[in-house]
Amino acid sequence: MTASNALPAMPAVMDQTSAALYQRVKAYIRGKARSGEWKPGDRIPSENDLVRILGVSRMTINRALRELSAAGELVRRGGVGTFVVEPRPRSTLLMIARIGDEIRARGHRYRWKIILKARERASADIASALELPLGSAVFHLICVHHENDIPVQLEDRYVNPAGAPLFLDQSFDRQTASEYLLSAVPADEIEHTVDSVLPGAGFRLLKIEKNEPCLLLTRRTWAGETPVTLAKLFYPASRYRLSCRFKPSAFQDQG
Amino acid sequence: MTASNALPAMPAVMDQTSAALYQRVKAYIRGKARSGEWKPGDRIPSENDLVRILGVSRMTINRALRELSAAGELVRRGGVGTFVVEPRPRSTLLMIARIGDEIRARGHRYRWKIILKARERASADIASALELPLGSAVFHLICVHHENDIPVQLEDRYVNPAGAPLFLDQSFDRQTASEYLLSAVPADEIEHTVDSVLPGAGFRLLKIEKNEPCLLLTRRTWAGETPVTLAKLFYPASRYRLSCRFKPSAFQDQG
DNA sequence: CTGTTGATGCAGTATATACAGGTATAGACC
DNA sequence: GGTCTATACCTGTATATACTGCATCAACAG
Repeated sequence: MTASNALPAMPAVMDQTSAALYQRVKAYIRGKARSGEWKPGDRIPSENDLVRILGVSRMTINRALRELSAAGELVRRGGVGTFVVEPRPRSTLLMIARIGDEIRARGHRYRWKIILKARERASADIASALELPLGSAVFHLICVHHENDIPVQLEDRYVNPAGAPLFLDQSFDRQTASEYLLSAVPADEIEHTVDSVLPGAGFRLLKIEKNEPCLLLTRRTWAGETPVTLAKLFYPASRYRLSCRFKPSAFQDQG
Repeated sequence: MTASNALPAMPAVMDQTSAALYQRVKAYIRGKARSGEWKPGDRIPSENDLVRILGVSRMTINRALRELSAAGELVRRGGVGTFVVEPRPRSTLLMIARIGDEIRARGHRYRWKIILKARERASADIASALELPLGSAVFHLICVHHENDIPVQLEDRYVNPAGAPLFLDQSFDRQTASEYLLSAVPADEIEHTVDSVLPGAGFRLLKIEKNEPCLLLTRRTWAGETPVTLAKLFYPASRYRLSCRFKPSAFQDQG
């Protein structure tokens, strides 16, 4: 936009160029809410106030607020105002949550241990899941995640080298594989499948009984049209559950 | 809208009054796509074409197309056109799918059987889940769903009378409880929790072994601020899996 | 004290206008 | 024939303007 140097009073957040204006307005609002300057429940400035504050037309403000409201981050009440929404627990099934964050949020100790890190040839299952020819090279990682030294997740992950060629170069001692992939290859599309299974050979790693059922969360992600990773995440039923909460309207309004 | 009688060529879908214009445009587009007149992959008329067809300003068309595109029903390519999207399998974990539709879509026979339909006093668990005082009256329904006469889901449902007072008046022989609630009390908010459990006393109803693990999908829904229903859905691990696929950007763009 | 009325501010919607940048195609040119 | 270019078309974005309906609050009349 050209006006950024013409309006000295404009907040710094708005100065980043190379993004659509309404996106920068959204980022500005999110920033205020996330920094705590606008707290949950607060009424935020009206559209016309924001016109004055940001030096942007009301329709642009309106679009930013409308989209944030559709995403559930704001609530708008006609004739009253726009409010910051109370954050809701939303987790594992909808987003790719960082298990470490969840564990630390409970005030517990988090550590993980790499069991295997290797390049392998894709079996039929893996090849088909990653849409690769049978026998292609794939990266394979096995890892156990602990909460207070108790295993709570067994991660059995395959990675498409085309999607993340530097994957094996990572040491994964300061950053988990999931964190690395999240930052290096943002997922455009996610598929989650949940099964209830017996852990098979993994029962030793999870330190559970051979016949204790596990949740198996199978996650595939795509970057564009390319499958990036296939992760099988085993959770001992007694130690973990998967949960999410969302507004259907965030996807599409009923029609 | 007032122009409907001035433009005889305007399609009938657009004549329904009492809804926002851009909503009616969305309905018109959806109708074309769903009726098959515009097939997946087809390029639909450009914004300017739709201006002429519907007699509505381009910005209104633009808003309708943009929202349909954000909802994943259309794909827009700058400088090229707008296309109808291939429907993706999206299921159980994200939406409230009708299990009957899923089963019939596989070409199998679907039937269900009511085991219990009663008014009860809420136990501590149920009262807390429905945010009611301990001992309040709640509706209780138990039902088994069959695919080709094999039980695939055990439904143990509690309903808040404040949310659906006529629930017990339904016979549920032509319509399942889930279908009734979907139509009578659209859910503003949904919480899904997945556990891996042993079915307890339900193993007889599901005709499985006592120690066969089950997926337990616990669903709570809200209408506004009022919890409406708590449904515990048991799936024998060997007969069903839960899956979903989605674009994270459908919730909120990264920011 | 109560009920009505009116002013004010806000969200929501709708339209016209404008420009930027991507894309495809026809026709000129080599 | 192959390549370049002008052109038309399409989406995407940004702005100004205007009208509707709702909520709130204060002034006023009974």
